[in-house]
Amino acid sequence: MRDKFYITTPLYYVNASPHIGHSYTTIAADCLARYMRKKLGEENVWFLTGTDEHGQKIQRAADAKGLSPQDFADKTSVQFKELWKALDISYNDFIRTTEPRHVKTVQKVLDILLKKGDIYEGKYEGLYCTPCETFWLESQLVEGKCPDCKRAVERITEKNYFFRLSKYQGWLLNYIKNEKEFIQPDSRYEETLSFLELNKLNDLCISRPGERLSWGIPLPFAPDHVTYVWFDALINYISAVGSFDDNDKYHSKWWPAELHLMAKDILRQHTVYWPIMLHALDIELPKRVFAHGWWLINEDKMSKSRGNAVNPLEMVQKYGLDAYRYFLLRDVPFGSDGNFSEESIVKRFNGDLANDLGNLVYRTLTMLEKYYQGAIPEKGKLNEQAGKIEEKIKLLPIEVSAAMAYLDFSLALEHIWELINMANKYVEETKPWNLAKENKTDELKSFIRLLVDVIREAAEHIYPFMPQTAESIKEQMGQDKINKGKPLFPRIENPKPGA
RNA sequence: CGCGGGGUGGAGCAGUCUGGUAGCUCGUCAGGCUCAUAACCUGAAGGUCGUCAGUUCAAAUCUGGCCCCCGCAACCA
Repeated sequence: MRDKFYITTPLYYVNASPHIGHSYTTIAADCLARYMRKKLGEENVWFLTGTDEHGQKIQRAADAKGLSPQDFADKTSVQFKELWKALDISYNDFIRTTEPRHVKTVQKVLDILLKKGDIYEGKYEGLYCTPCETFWLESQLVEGKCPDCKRAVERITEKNYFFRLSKYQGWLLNYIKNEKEFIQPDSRYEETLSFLELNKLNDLCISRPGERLSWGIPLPFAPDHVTYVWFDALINYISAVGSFDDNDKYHSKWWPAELHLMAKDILRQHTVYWPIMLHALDIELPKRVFAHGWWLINEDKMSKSRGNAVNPLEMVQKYGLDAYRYFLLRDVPFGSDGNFSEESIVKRFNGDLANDLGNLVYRTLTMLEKYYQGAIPEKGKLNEQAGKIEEKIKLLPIEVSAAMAYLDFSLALEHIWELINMANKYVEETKPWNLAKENKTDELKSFIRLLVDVIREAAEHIYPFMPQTAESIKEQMGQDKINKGKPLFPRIENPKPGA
Protein backbone atom coordinates (compact mmCIF):
# COMPACT_ATOMS: atom_id res chain seq x y z
CA MET A 1 0.00 0.00 0.00
CA ARG A 2 1.36 3.37 -0.98
CA ASP A 3 1.48 6.23 1.47
CA LYS A 4 -0.81 8.57 -0.46
CA PHE A 5 -4.18 7.94 -1.98
CA TYR A 6 -5.78 9.95 -4.76
CA ILE A 7 -9.27 8.78 -5.67
CA THR A 8 -11.70 10.15 -8.24
CA THR A 9 -15.30 9.81 -9.31
CA PRO A 10 -16.17 10.57 -12.91
CA LEU A 11 -17.09 14.14 -13.66
CA TYR A 12 -20.85 13.97 -13.85
CA TYR A 13 -22.45 15.29 -16.95
CA VAL A 14 -24.76 18.14 -16.08
CA ASN A 15 -27.39 17.56 -18.76
CA ALA A 16 -29.75 16.21 -16.10
CA SER A 17 -30.24 16.12 -12.35
CA PRO A 18 -28.36 13.59 -10.25
CA HIS A 19 -29.96 10.20 -9.58
CA ILE A 20 -29.05 7.25 -7.40
CA GLY A 21 -26.46 6.06 -9.89
CA HIS A 22 -24.43 9.21 -9.38
CA SER A 23 -24.87 8.96 -5.65
CA TYR A 24 -23.72 5.34 -5.68
CA THR A 25 -20.35 6.05 -7.26
CA THR A 26 -19.81 9.04 -5.03
CA ILE A 27 -20.80 7.31 -1.81
CA ALA A 28 -18.48 4.44 -2.63
CA ALA A 29 -15.65 6.88 -3.26
CA ASP A 30 -16.47 8.70 -0.05
CA CYS A 31 -16.44 5.48 1.94
CA LEU A 32 -13.07 4.55 0.54
CA ALA A 33 -11.65 8.02 1.08
CA ARG A 34 -12.78 7.99 4.71
CA TYR A 35 -11.36 4.53 5.19
CA MET A 36 -8.01 5.54 3.70
CA ARG A 37 -7.85 8.76 5.72
CA LYS A 38 -8.02 6.69 8.87
CA LYS A 39 -5.34 4.43 7.55
CA LEU A 40 -2.92 6.97 6.04
CA GLY A 41 -3.86 10.20 7.76
CA GLU A 42 -6.05 13.05 6.58
CA GLU A 43 -3.30 14.80 4.70
CA ASN A 44 -2.44 11.79 2.58
CA VAL A 45 -5.79 11.33 0.88
CA TRP A 46 -7.23 13.41 -1.93
CA PHE A 47 -10.77 12.84 -3.12
CA LEU A 48 -11.83 14.55 -6.34
CA THR A 49 -15.25 14.85 -7.92
CA GLY A 50 -16.88 17.45 -10.13
CA THR A 51 -18.98 18.15 -13.17
CA ASP A 52 -18.51 17.85 -16.91
CA GLU A 53 -20.19 20.81 -18.54
CA HIS A 54 -19.41 21.07 -22.22
CA GLY A 55 -20.90 19.55 -25.33
CA GLN A 56 -23.93 19.40 -27.48
CA LYS A 57 -26.29 17.87 -24.94
CA ILE A 58 -25.64 20.68 -22.52
CA GLN A 59 -26.13 23.28 -25.18
CA ARG A 60 -29.43 21.71 -26.16
CA ALA A 61 -30.65 21.30 -22.63
CA ALA A 62 -29.78 24.94 -22.00
CA ASP A 63 -31.55 26.04 -25.17
CA ALA A 64 -34.64 24.14 -24.11
CA LYS A 65 -34.71 26.11 -20.86
CA GLY A 66 -33.86 29.40 -22.51
CA LEU A 67 -30.61 29.70 -20.59
CA SER A 68 -27.04 30.19 -21.69
CA PRO A 69 -25.02 26.98 -21.47
CA GLN A 70 -22.94 28.48 -18.68
CA ASP A 71 -25.98 29.49 -16.64
CA PHE A 72 -27.50 26.09 -17.19
CA ALA A 73 -24.28 24.34 -16.15
CA ASP A 74 -24.01 26.57 -13.09
CA LYS A 75 -27.47 25.56 -11.98
CA THR A 76 -27.02 21.84 -12.43
CA SER A 77 -23.55 21.85 -10.97
CA VAL A 78 -25.00 23.34 -7.80
CA GLN A 79 -27.52 20.53 -7.64
CA PHE A 80 -24.68 18.05 -7.53
CA LYS A 81 -22.88 20.02 -4.85
CA GLU A 82 -26.01 20.21 -2.76
CA LEU A 83 -26.59 16.52 -3.08
CA TRP A 84 -23.06 15.73 -1.98
CA LYS A 85 -23.58 17.93 1.02
CA ALA A 86 -26.77 16.11 1.89
CA LEU A 87 -25.00 12.78 1.51
CA ASP A 88 -22.10 13.82 3.74
CA ILE A 89 -19.56 13.43 0.94
CA SER A 90 -16.09 14.37 2.09
CA TYR A 91 -14.56 15.40 -1.21
CA ASN A 92 -11.41 17.51 -1.13
CA ASP A 93 -11.95 19.20 -4.46
CA PHE A 94 -14.81 19.73 -6.87
CA ILE A 95 -13.69 20.56 -10.37
CA ARG A 96 -15.82 21.92 -13.19
CA THR A 97 -14.66 21.60 -16.76
CA THR A 98 -15.60 25.24 -17.37
CA GLU A 99 -13.09 26.47 -14.80
CA PRO A 100 -10.00 28.29 -16.10
CA ARG A 101 -7.58 25.85 -14.42
CA HIS A 102 -9.12 23.05 -16.44
CA VAL A 103 -9.48 24.90 -19.73
CA LYS A 104 -5.86 25.96 -19.54
CA THR A 105 -4.66 22.40 -18.98
CA VAL A 106 -6.79 20.98 -21.78
CA GLN A 107 -5.40 23.51 -24.21
CA LYS A 108 -1.90 22.77 -23.08
CA VAL A 109 -2.49 19.07 -23.64
CA LEU A 110 -3.80 19.77 -27.13
CA ASP A 111 -0.74 21.85 -27.94
CA ILE A 112 1.67 19.23 -26.68
CA LEU A 113 0.00 16.45 -28.60
CA LEU A 114 -0.11 18.50 -31.78
CA LYS A 115 3.57 19.30 -31.40
CA LYS A 116 4.33 15.62 -30.94
CA GLY A 117 2.38 14.75 -34.04
CA ASP A 118 -0.23 12.77 -32.12
CA ILE A 119 -2.96 15.15 -33.21
CA TYR A 120 -3.46 15.73 -36.92
CA GLU A 121 -5.98 17.41 -39.17
CA GLY A 122 -8.32 15.14 -41.07
CA LYS A 123 -11.77 14.77 -42.48
CA TYR A 124 -14.74 13.35 -40.68
CA GLU A 125 -17.33 11.87 -42.95
CA GLY A 126 -20.66 10.62 -41.78
CA LEU A 127 -24.41 10.51 -42.11
CA TYR A 128 -25.81 13.62 -40.49
CA CYS A 129 -29.33 14.57 -39.52
CA THR A 130 -29.39 18.35 -39.57
CA PRO A 131 -32.56 18.92 -37.50
CA CYS A 132 -31.31 16.58 -34.80
CA GLU A 133 -27.72 17.76 -35.15
CA THR A 134 -26.54 14.19 -34.83
CA PHE A 135 -24.31 11.83 -36.74
CA TRP A 136 -25.63 8.34 -37.24
CA LEU A 137 -24.01 5.11 -38.25
CA GLU A 138 -25.35 3.25 -41.25
CA SER A 139 -26.44 0.48 -38.88
CA GLN A 140 -28.41 2.84 -36.67
CA LEU A 141 -30.64 4.18 -39.42
CA VAL A 142 -34.24 3.07 -39.59
CA GLU A 143 -35.20 2.47 -43.21
CA GLY A 144 -32.37 4.73 -44.23
CA LYS A 145 -33.67 7.62 -42.14
CA CYS A 146 -32.86 9.26 -38.85
CA PRO A 147 -33.97 6.95 -36.03
CA ASP A 148 -35.06 9.94 -33.95
CA CYS A 149 -37.00 12.20 -36.28
CA LYS A 150 -37.46 9.83 -39.25
CA ARG A 151 -36.23 12.45 -41.68
CA ALA A 152 -33.60 11.96 -44.35
CA VAL A 153 -29.95 12.07 -43.39
CA GLU A 154 -27.19 13.42 -45.57
CA ARG A 155 -23.61 12.38 -46.04
CA ILE A 156 -21.43 15.27 -44.98
CA THR A 157 -17.71 15.77 -44.67
CA GLU A 158 -16.08 18.23 -42.34
CA LYS A 159 -12.61 19.19 -41.32
CA ASN A 160 -11.69 17.89 -37.89
CA TYR A 161 -8.76 16.99 -35.70
CA PHE A 162 -7.89 13.46 -34.73
CA PHE A 163 -5.90 11.90 -31.93
CA ARG A 164 -3.71 8.97 -32.92
CA LEU A 165 -5.26 6.24 -30.77
CA SER A 166 -4.37 3.62 -33.33
CA LYS A 167 -0.67 4.30 -33.01
CA TYR A 168 -0.73 3.21 -29.38
CA GLN A 169 -2.98 0.16 -29.54
CA GLY A 170 -0.08 -2.28 -29.42
CA TRP A 171 1.48 -0.49 -26.51
CA LEU A 172 -1.80 -0.41 -24.57
CA LEU A 173 -2.52 -4.07 -25.16
CA ASN A 174 0.89 -4.93 -23.91
CA TYR A 175 0.55 -2.68 -20.89
CA ILE A 176 -2.78 -4.19 -19.88
CA LYS A 177 -1.46 -7.70 -20.32
CA ASN A 178 1.27 -6.92 -17.84
CA GLU A 179 -0.84 -4.98 -15.36
CA LYS A 180 -3.44 -7.46 -14.24
CA GLU A 181 -4.66 -5.20 -11.47
CA PHE A 182 -5.13 -2.18 -13.70
CA ILE A 183 -8.76 -2.86 -14.57
CA GLN A 184 -11.21 -4.30 -12.07
CA PRO A 185 -13.30 -6.32 -11.48
CA ASP A 186 -11.62 -9.18 -13.33
CA SER A 187 -14.49 -9.56 -15.76
CA ARG A 188 -13.97 -5.98 -16.92
CA TYR A 189 -10.29 -6.66 -17.34
CA GLU A 190 -11.05 -9.60 -19.61
CA GLU A 191 -13.62 -7.55 -21.47
CA THR A 192 -11.15 -4.77 -22.21
CA LEU A 193 -8.42 -7.18 -23.16
CA SER A 194 -10.55 -9.05 -25.64
CA PHE A 195 -11.87 -5.79 -27.03
CA LEU A 196 -8.33 -4.66 -27.76
CA GLU A 197 -7.38 -8.02 -29.19
CA LEU A 198 -10.39 -8.33 -31.46
CA ASN A 199 -10.77 -4.78 -32.72
CA LYS A 200 -8.64 -2.27 -34.47
CA LEU A 201 -8.77 1.14 -32.86
CA ASN A 202 -9.65 4.10 -35.02
CA ASP A 203 -8.15 7.46 -34.32
CA LEU A 204 -10.39 9.55 -32.12
CA CYS A 205 -12.06 12.59 -33.57
CA ILE A 206 -11.40 15.17 -30.87
CA SER A 207 -12.87 18.33 -32.34
CA ARG A 208 -16.23 19.71 -33.35
CA PRO A 209 -16.55 22.56 -35.83
CA GLY A 210 -17.68 25.75 -34.13
CA GLU A 211 -20.58 26.29 -36.49
CA ARG A 212 -22.08 23.00 -35.35
CA LEU A 213 -21.17 23.30 -31.71
CA SER A 214 -19.73 26.28 -29.93
CA TRP A 215 -20.08 25.15 -26.32
CA GLY A 216 -16.67 23.70 -25.62
CA ILE A 217 -13.00 24.45 -25.16
CA PRO A 218 -11.55 26.00 -28.33
CA LEU A 219 -8.57 24.20 -29.83
CA PRO A 220 -5.64 26.57 -29.30
CA PHE A 221 -4.38 25.95 -32.82
CA ALA A 222 -7.82 26.06 -34.46
CA PRO A 223 -10.12 28.37 -32.49
CA ASP A 224 -12.97 27.70 -34.91
CA HIS A 225 -13.17 24.20 -33.43
CA VAL A 226 -14.04 23.10 -29.91
CA THR A 227 -12.73 20.05 -28.08
CA TYR A 228 -14.75 16.84 -28.10
CA VAL A 229 -16.28 16.56 -24.67
CA TRP A 230 -14.74 13.24 -23.65
CA PHE A 231 -11.27 14.38 -24.54
CA ASP A 232 -11.90 17.46 -22.48
CA ALA A 233 -13.47 15.73 -19.50
CA LEU A 234 -10.92 12.99 -18.84
CA ILE A 235 -8.16 15.54 -18.47
CA ASN A 236 -9.81 16.82 -15.28
CA TYR A 237 -8.09 14.08 -13.33
CA ILE A 238 -4.76 15.78 -13.94
CA SER A 239 -5.89 19.38 -14.33
CA ALA A 240 -7.28 19.33 -10.79
CA VAL A 241 -4.06 18.27 -9.10
CA GLY A 242 -1.14 19.54 -11.13
CA SER A 243 0.18 21.43 -14.12
CA PHE A 244 2.67 21.34 -16.98
CA ASP A 245 5.95 23.19 -16.89
CA ASP A 246 7.56 24.96 -19.84
CA ASN A 247 9.15 21.75 -20.97
CA ASP A 248 5.75 20.09 -21.23
CA LYS A 249 6.41 17.97 -18.21
CA TYR A 250 3.52 17.36 -15.84
CA HIS A 251 4.02 17.88 -12.11
CA SER A 252 1.64 16.94 -9.34
CA LYS A 253 1.71 16.15 -5.68
CA TRP A 254 -1.04 13.58 -6.09
CA TRP A 255 -0.75 12.00 -9.50
CA PRO A 256 -0.86 9.14 -10.36
CA ALA A 257 -4.33 8.47 -9.05
CA GLU A 258 -4.64 5.33 -7.01
CA LEU A 259 -8.15 4.72 -8.25
CA HIS A 260 -10.64 5.95 -10.83
CA LEU A 261 -14.14 4.85 -9.84
CA MET A 262 -17.03 4.73 -12.31
CA ALA A 263 -20.03 2.82 -13.56
CA LYS A 264 -19.50 0.17 -16.20
CA ASP A 265 -20.88 2.28 -19.06
CA ILE A 266 -17.85 4.53 -19.18
CA LEU A 267 -15.21 1.90 -18.67
CA ARG A 268 -13.75 2.08 -22.15
CA GLN A 269 -13.08 5.78 -22.05
CA HIS A 270 -11.03 5.13 -18.92
CA THR A 271 -9.25 2.02 -20.08
CA VAL A 272 -8.56 2.92 -23.70
CA TYR A 273 -8.72 6.66 -24.43
CA TRP A 274 -7.39 7.89 -21.14
CA PRO A 275 -4.35 5.60 -20.79
CA ILE A 276 -3.33 6.37 -24.35
CA MET A 277 -3.74 10.10 -23.79
CA LEU A 278 -1.55 9.90 -20.70
CA HIS A 279 1.03 7.75 -22.38
CA ALA A 280 1.24 10.14 -25.33
CA LEU A 281 1.81 12.93 -22.81
CA ASP A 282 4.50 10.91 -21.09
CA ILE A 283 2.52 10.82 -17.86
CA GLU A 284 2.22 7.84 -15.55
CA LEU A 285 -1.02 5.88 -15.69
CA PRO A 286 -3.50 5.61 -12.79
CA LYS A 287 -2.98 2.53 -10.67
CA ARG A 288 -6.47 1.16 -10.88
CA VAL A 289 -9.69 1.68 -12.77
CA PHE A 290 -12.74 0.10 -11.19
CA ALA A 291 -16.13 -0.15 -12.90
CA HIS A 292 -19.11 -0.94 -10.70
CA GLY A 293 -22.55 -2.06 -11.84
CA TRP A 294 -25.89 -0.39 -12.28
CA TRP A 295 -28.91 -0.17 -10.07
CA LEU A 296 -31.87 -1.56 -11.96
CA ILE A 297 -35.44 -0.58 -11.27
CA ASN A 298 -37.68 -3.60 -11.61
CA GLU A 299 -35.00 -5.31 -13.67
CA ASP A 300 -34.95 -2.31 -15.99
CA LYS A 301 -32.18 0.12 -16.67
CA MET A 302 -32.83 3.37 -14.90
CA SER A 303 -33.21 6.30 -17.24
CA LYS A 304 -34.91 9.61 -17.58
CA SER A 305 -36.85 8.57 -20.65
CA ARG A 306 -38.38 5.65 -18.79
CA GLY A 307 -39.32 8.04 -16.05
CA ASN A 308 -38.03 5.66 -13.40
CA ALA A 309 -35.08 7.64 -12.11
CA VAL A 310 -34.94 7.65 -8.34
CA ASN A 311 -34.10 10.85 -6.52
CA PRO A 312 -31.49 10.18 -3.83
CA LEU A 313 -32.68 13.06 -1.67
CA GLU A 314 -36.10 11.53 -1.45
CA MET A 315 -34.63 8.24 -0.22
CA VAL A 316 -32.50 10.05 2.35
CA GLN A 317 -35.48 11.94 3.65
CA LYS A 318 -37.47 8.79 3.94
CA TYR A 319 -34.94 6.35 5.36
CA GLY A 320 -32.12 8.51 6.65
CA LEU A 321 -28.71 9.14 5.18
CA ASP A 322 -26.84 6.30 6.79
CA ALA A 323 -29.47 3.72 5.97
CA TYR A 324 -29.27 4.82 2.35
CA ARG A 325 -25.48 4.65 2.32
CA TYR A 326 -25.57 1.28 4.06
CA PHE A 327 -28.08 -0.14 1.65
CA LEU A 328 -26.14 0.86 -1.45
CA LEU A 329 -22.86 -0.49 -0.17
CA ARG A 330 -24.22 -3.63 1.45
CA ASP A 331 -26.96 -4.99 -0.75
CA VAL A 332 -24.93 -6.02 -3.80
CA PRO A 333 -21.28 -6.86 -4.31
CA PHE A 334 -19.52 -3.83 -5.77
CA GLY A 335 -19.17 -4.54 -9.46
CA SER A 336 -22.45 -6.35 -10.01
CA ASP A 337 -25.77 -4.88 -10.99
CA GLY A 338 -28.36 -4.59 -8.26
CA ASN A 339 -32.08 -4.24 -8.01
CA PHE A 340 -33.17 -1.09 -6.35
CA SER A 341 -36.42 -1.13 -4.45
CA GLU A 342 -37.69 0.51 -1.33
CA GLU A 343 -38.77 -2.90 -0.16
CA SER A 344 -35.12 -4.01 -0.10
CA ILE A 345 -34.10 -0.86 1.74
CA VAL A 346 -36.70 -1.51 4.42
CA LYS A 347 -35.52 -5.11 4.68
CA ARG A 348 -31.94 -4.04 5.25
CA PHE A 349 -33.04 -1.29 7.57
CA ASN A 350 -35.09 -3.51 9.83
CA GLY A 351 -32.94 -6.60 9.58
CA ASP A 352 -29.40 -5.31 9.77
CA LEU A 353 -29.64 -1.82 11.19
CA ALA A 354 -32.56 -1.96 13.62
CA ASN A 355 -32.56 -5.58 14.78
CA ASP A 356 -28.85 -6.35 14.75
CA LEU A 357 -26.86 -3.17 15.25
CA GLY A 358 -29.38 -0.75 16.73
CA ASN A 359 -30.78 -3.27 19.10
CA LEU A 360 -27.38 -4.41 20.31
CA VAL A 361 -26.42 -0.87 21.14
CA TYR A 362 -29.73 -0.14 22.79
CA ARG A 363 -29.92 -3.28 24.92
CA THR A 364 -26.33 -2.76 26.04
CA LEU A 365 -27.01 0.84 27.01
CA THR A 366 -30.05 -0.27 28.95
CA MET A 367 -28.05 -2.85 30.87
CA LEU A 368 -25.37 -0.30 31.67
CA GLU A 369 -28.09 1.97 32.94
CA LYS A 370 -29.84 -0.70 34.92
CA TYR A 371 -26.85 -2.45 36.48
CA TYR A 372 -24.28 0.34 36.70
CA GLN A 373 -26.19 3.62 36.61
CA GLY A 374 -24.57 4.37 33.29
CA ALA A 375 -20.95 3.95 34.34
CA ILE A 376 -18.83 1.76 32.08
CA PRO A 377 -17.08 -0.97 34.11
CA GLU A 378 -13.45 -2.10 33.82
CA LYS A 379 -12.33 -5.04 31.77
CA GLY A 380 -12.51 -8.36 33.56
CA LYS A 381 -11.85 -12.07 33.13
CA LEU A 382 -13.29 -13.70 30.04
CA ASN A 383 -14.94 -17.04 29.58
CA GLU A 384 -14.60 -19.19 26.49
CA GLN A 385 -17.36 -17.55 24.48
CA ALA A 386 -15.97 -14.13 25.30
CA GLY A 387 -12.53 -15.27 24.20
CA LYS A 388 -13.91 -16.01 20.76
CA ILE A 389 -15.30 -12.53 20.56
CA GLU A 390 -11.97 -11.04 21.58
CA GLU A 391 -10.34 -13.03 18.82
CA LYS A 392 -12.86 -11.72 16.36
CA ILE A 393 -12.16 -8.18 17.45
CA LYS A 394 -8.50 -8.76 16.68
CA LEU A 395 -9.25 -10.40 13.35
CA LEU A 396 -11.77 -7.88 12.12
CA PRO A 397 -9.38 -5.13 10.98
CA ILE A 398 -7.55 -7.67 8.85
CA GLU A 399 -10.76 -8.96 7.31
CA VAL A 400 -12.08 -5.49 6.61
CA SER A 401 -8.81 -4.36 5.16
CA ALA A 402 -8.69 -7.34 2.80
CA ALA A 403 -12.23 -6.69 1.62
CA MET A 404 -11.61 -2.98 1.13
CA ALA A 405 -8.49 -3.67 -0.90
CA TYR A 406 -10.78 -5.21 -3.49
CA LEU A 407 -13.47 -2.63 -2.97
CA ASP A 408 -15.75 -5.33 -1.64
CA PHE A 409 -17.79 -3.04 0.58
CA SER A 410 -20.47 -5.62 1.02
CA LEU A 411 -18.03 -8.21 2.33
CA ALA A 412 -16.41 -5.71 4.65
CA LEU A 413 -19.81 -4.94 6.17
CA GLU A 414 -20.59 -8.62 6.39
CA HIS A 415 -17.48 -9.14 8.50
CA ILE A 416 -18.46 -6.28 10.79
CA TRP A 417 -21.91 -7.77 11.19
CA GLU A 418 -20.41 -11.12 12.12
CA LEU A 419 -19.04 -9.45 15.21
CA ILE A 420 -22.34 -7.73 15.94
CA ASN A 421 -24.21 -11.00 15.65
CA MET A 422 -21.70 -12.79 17.86
CA ALA A 423 -22.39 -10.17 20.50
CA ASN A 424 -26.15 -10.58 20.28
CA LYS A 425 -25.71 -14.30 20.71
CA TYR A 426 -23.30 -13.75 23.56
CA VAL A 427 -25.98 -11.88 25.49
CA GLU A 428 -28.36 -14.76 25.03
CA GLU A 429 -25.85 -17.33 26.22
CA THR A 430 -24.55 -15.35 29.16
CA LYS A 431 -28.01 -14.44 30.45
CA PRO A 432 -26.95 -11.32 32.34
CA TRP A 433 -30.34 -11.09 34.05
CA ASN A 434 -29.46 -14.32 35.85
CA LEU A 435 -25.98 -13.09 36.75
CA ALA A 436 -27.59 -10.05 38.28
CA LYS A 437 -30.05 -12.08 40.31
CA GLU A 438 -27.32 -14.44 41.48
CA ASN A 439 -25.05 -11.55 42.38
CA LYS A 440 -22.27 -12.77 40.13
CA THR A 441 -20.92 -9.27 39.90
CA ASP A 442 -17.49 -10.01 38.45
CA GLU A 443 -18.93 -12.00 35.61
CA LEU A 444 -21.58 -9.42 34.92
CA LYS A 445 -19.00 -6.69 34.85
CA SER A 446 -16.64 -8.33 32.41
CA PHE A 447 -19.59 -9.38 30.28
CA ILE A 448 -20.92 -5.89 29.90
CA ARG A 449 -17.50 -4.39 29.40
CA LEU A 450 -16.89 -6.79 26.53
CA LEU A 451 -20.15 -5.70 24.91
CA VAL A 452 -18.99 -2.12 25.16
CA ASP A 453 -15.71 -3.06 23.53
CA VAL A 454 -17.51 -4.85 20.75
CA ILE A 455 -19.70 -1.86 20.07
CA ARG A 456 -16.79 0.54 20.10
CA GLU A 457 -14.88 -1.67 17.72
CA ALA A 458 -17.88 -1.99 15.42
CA ALA A 459 -18.35 1.77 15.42
CA GLU A 460 -14.73 2.23 14.34
CA HIS A 461 -15.26 0.02 11.33
CA ILE A 462 -18.70 1.33 10.51
CA TYR A 463 -17.45 4.89 10.30
CA PRO A 464 -16.47 5.03 6.60
CA PHE A 465 -19.83 3.56 5.65
CA MET A 466 -22.05 5.39 8.10
CA PRO A 467 -20.16 8.33 9.59
CA GLN A 468 -23.12 9.77 11.48
CA THR A 469 -24.05 6.48 13.06
CA ALA A 470 -20.48 5.86 14.16
CA GLU A 471 -20.45 9.30 15.69
CA SER A 472 -23.73 8.77 17.46
CA ILE A 473 -22.61 5.44 18.90
CA LYS A 474 -19.41 6.98 20.19
CA GLU A 475 -21.34 9.75 21.80
CA GLN A 476 -23.82 7.44 23.51
CA MET A 477 -21.09 5.04 24.57
CA GLY A 478 -18.98 7.71 26.24
CA GLN A 479 -15.52 7.38 27.72
CA ASP A 480 -16.53 6.43 31.26
CA LYS A 481 -20.26 6.72 31.23
CA ILE A 482 -23.07 6.53 28.76
CA ASN A 483 -25.38 9.11 27.25
CA LYS A 484 -28.24 6.93 26.18
CA GLY A 485 -30.37 8.42 23.43
CA LYS A 486 -33.16 7.24 21.17
CA PRO A 487 -32.69 3.96 19.31
CA LEU A 488 -30.35 4.44 16.32
CA PHE A 489 -32.68 2.92 13.80
CA PRO A 490 -36.29 2.69 14.94
CA ARG A 491 -37.90 -0.17 13.06
CA ILE A 492 -40.02 0.73 10.10
CA GLU A 493 -43.39 -0.90 10.68
CA ASN A 494 -45.99 -1.31 7.97
CA PRO A 495 -43.64 -0.24 5.26
CA LYS A 496 -45.41 1.41 2.41
CA PRO A 497 -42.97 1.54 -0.46
CA GLY A 498 -43.68 4.41 -2.77
CA ALA A 499 -45.93 6.14 -0.26
C1' C B 1 -20.74 -20.62 -35.65
C1' G B 2 -19.28 -12.33 -33.20
C1' C B 3 -17.69 -11.68 -27.65
C1' G B 4 -18.96 -12.19 -22.61
C1' G B 5 -21.99 -13.18 -18.08
C1' G B 6 -25.80 -16.18 -16.04
C1' G B 7 -29.82 -20.34 -15.09
C1' U B 8 -28.65 -23.80 -7.31
C1' G B 9 -34.93 -24.89 -1.78
C1' G B 10 -40.57 -19.23 -1.99
C1' A B 11 -36.91 -14.58 -3.03
C1' G B 12 -31.72 -12.96 -3.55
C1' C B 13 -26.98 -15.19 -3.73
C1' A B 14 -22.21 -18.42 -2.45
C1' G B 15 -20.13 -23.01 -3.90
C1' U B 16 -17.93 -24.71 -10.03
C1' C B 17 -10.93 -23.05 -11.27
C1' U B 18 -8.34 -27.44 -7.19
C1' G B 19 -14.96 -33.55 -8.43
C1' G B 20 -16.28 -36.72 -2.61
C1' U B 21 -22.12 -35.27 3.17
C1' A B 22 -25.47 -28.59 -1.12
C1' G B 23 -24.10 -23.36 2.27
C1' C B 24 -25.59 -18.08 3.45
C1' U B 25 -29.22 -13.96 4.01
C1' C B 26 -34.44 -13.01 3.83
C1' G B 27 -39.18 -15.38 4.18
C1' U B 28 -42.29 -19.57 6.50
C1' C B 29 -43.28 -22.79 10.87
C1' A B 30 -42.23 -24.33 16.00
C1' G B 31 -39.79 -23.47 20.59
C1' G B 32 -36.78 -20.51 24.22
C1' C B 33 -35.77 -15.91 26.68
C1' U B 34 -36.87 -10.98 28.78
C1' C B 35 -31.48 -6.73 28.96
C1' A B 36 -33.72 -4.96 24.18
C1' U B 37 -36.68 -1.42 18.82
C1' A B 38 -42.90 -7.93 19.00
C1' A B 39 -36.23 -6.87 18.71
C1' C B 40 -32.64 -11.43 20.46
C1' C B 41 -31.40 -16.91 20.62
C1' U B 42 -32.46 -22.19 19.21
C1' G B 43 -34.58 -25.78 16.02
C1' A B 44 -37.46 -27.43 11.68
C1' A B 45 -39.68 -27.76 6.87
C1' G B 46 -38.27 -26.75 1.87
C1' G B 47 -33.52 -28.03 -3.59
C1' U B 48 -33.17 -35.05 -8.43
C1' C B 49 -28.05 -27.59 -8.45
C1' G B 50 -31.85 -25.27 -16.72
C1' U B 51 -31.90 -29.80 -19.88
C1' C B 52 -29.94 -34.33 -22.45
C1' A B 53 -25.83 -37.41 -22.88
C1' G B 54 -20.66 -38.68 -21.61
C1' U B 55 -16.09 -39.36 -18.36
C1' U B 56 -15.50 -41.31 -13.25
C1' C B 57 -15.88 -45.64 -7.71
C1' A B 58 -18.00 -40.58 -7.20
C1' A B 59 -20.38 -34.57 -10.98
C1' A B 60 -23.70 -28.39 -8.92
C1' U B 61 -18.36 -28.98 -9.90
C1' C B 62 -14.99 -32.03 -15.74
C1' U B 63 -16.47 -32.92 -21.42
C1' G B 64 -20.04 -32.33 -25.51
C1' G B 65 -25.04 -31.05 -27.45
C1' C B 66 -29.53 -28.34 -26.63
C1' C B 67 -33.06 -24.65 -24.29
C1' C B 68 -33.77 -19.98 -21.81
C1' C B 69 -32.28 -14.96 -19.70
C1' C B 70 -28.96 -10.61 -19.72
C1' G B 71 -25.09 -7.38 -21.30
C1' C B 72 -21.43 -5.71 -25.14
C1' A B 73 -20.55 -5.09 -30.60
C1' A B 74 -15.73 1.55 -31.27
C1' C B 75 -16.91 8.80 -31.14
C1' C B 76 -24.24 7.60 -28.14
C1' A B 77 -21.41 12.97 -22.07
